[in-house]
Amino acid sequence: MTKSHQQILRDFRLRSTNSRSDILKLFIDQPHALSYSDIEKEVSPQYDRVTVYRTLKTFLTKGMIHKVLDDHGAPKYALCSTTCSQTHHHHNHVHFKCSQCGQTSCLEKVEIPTISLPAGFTIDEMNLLIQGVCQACK
Amino acid sequence: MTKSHQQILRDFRLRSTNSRSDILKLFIDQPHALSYSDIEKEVSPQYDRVTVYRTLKTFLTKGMIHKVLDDHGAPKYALCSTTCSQTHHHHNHVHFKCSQCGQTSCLEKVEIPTISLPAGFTIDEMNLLIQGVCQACK
DNA sequence: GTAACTGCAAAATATTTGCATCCTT
DNA sequence: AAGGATGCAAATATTTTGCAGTTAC
Repeated sequence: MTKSHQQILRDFRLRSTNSRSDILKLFIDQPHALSYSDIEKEVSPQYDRVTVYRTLKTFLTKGMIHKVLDDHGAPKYALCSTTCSQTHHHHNHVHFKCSQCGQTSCLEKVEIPTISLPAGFTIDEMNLLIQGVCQACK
Repeated sequence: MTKSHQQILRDFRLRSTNSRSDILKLFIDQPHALSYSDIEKEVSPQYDRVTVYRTLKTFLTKGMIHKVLDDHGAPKYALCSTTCSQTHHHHNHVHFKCSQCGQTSCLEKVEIPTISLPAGFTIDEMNLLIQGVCQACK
């Protein structure tokens, strides 16, 4: 079952304010990652730019959303999967960016295979960005 | 054999200017990826900020360097491997970012295993960012 | 000689900070 | 009531553009 935005905010010990709820709802409604400007486009001028920046930073810090790597270096953000909580974060993300529609989405079901690194390297976390054409744009 | 910076510039049909040579030499000398500010730190005030921006953009456009994905979204740049040329670009990069020393480097020898995606997805390019502790910092 | 490159100034963007006020708990 | 969140103004940082002068080929 999907959690409500209120529940999510409560889980992360965040006060439930209008801006937080509305921005969080965007993430819940969209299946793909959002850039700062995607978000601002939706909530402006209802909320101030600064509030959007601060809200994103808070969400990030609390581990509610994560940064998604984009080929162009423009950061995007996406909700962490339901298996993430404040204490237990799951870190191996696979993201797919479609070159047609430009949307980046998390492929929760795809696992990154084991990679063998040269001796002496320790792996904490892996992020795989795949670029290509998605199902819908095929 | 390693190519000289002059040779590399010639290969990419770029005029050999002082700033291009000096910036290219930085990439040749450093085994790891450089951010814009890493570069500016080295060449300022000898060259103007604008020149650095334009030089990087030119190198990128010509395919001489590539953007390296960083967990913090701050773009970094690295020389493409010698197997890349203007026409034939090899695209499956593995980058390793050490959480101790902060350096990001390309692991040229590591291959990304085949990933099976849901039906309907086409893969053009893959970038894997691994974070952990490197050999030297162990 | 000519097209391309560079530096300077300035514009345009993007992000952060300070502070007074308001709102959630 | 109190601490945290917000909005506004403004500071700071980052990147781009225009243009005149210079340089590589």
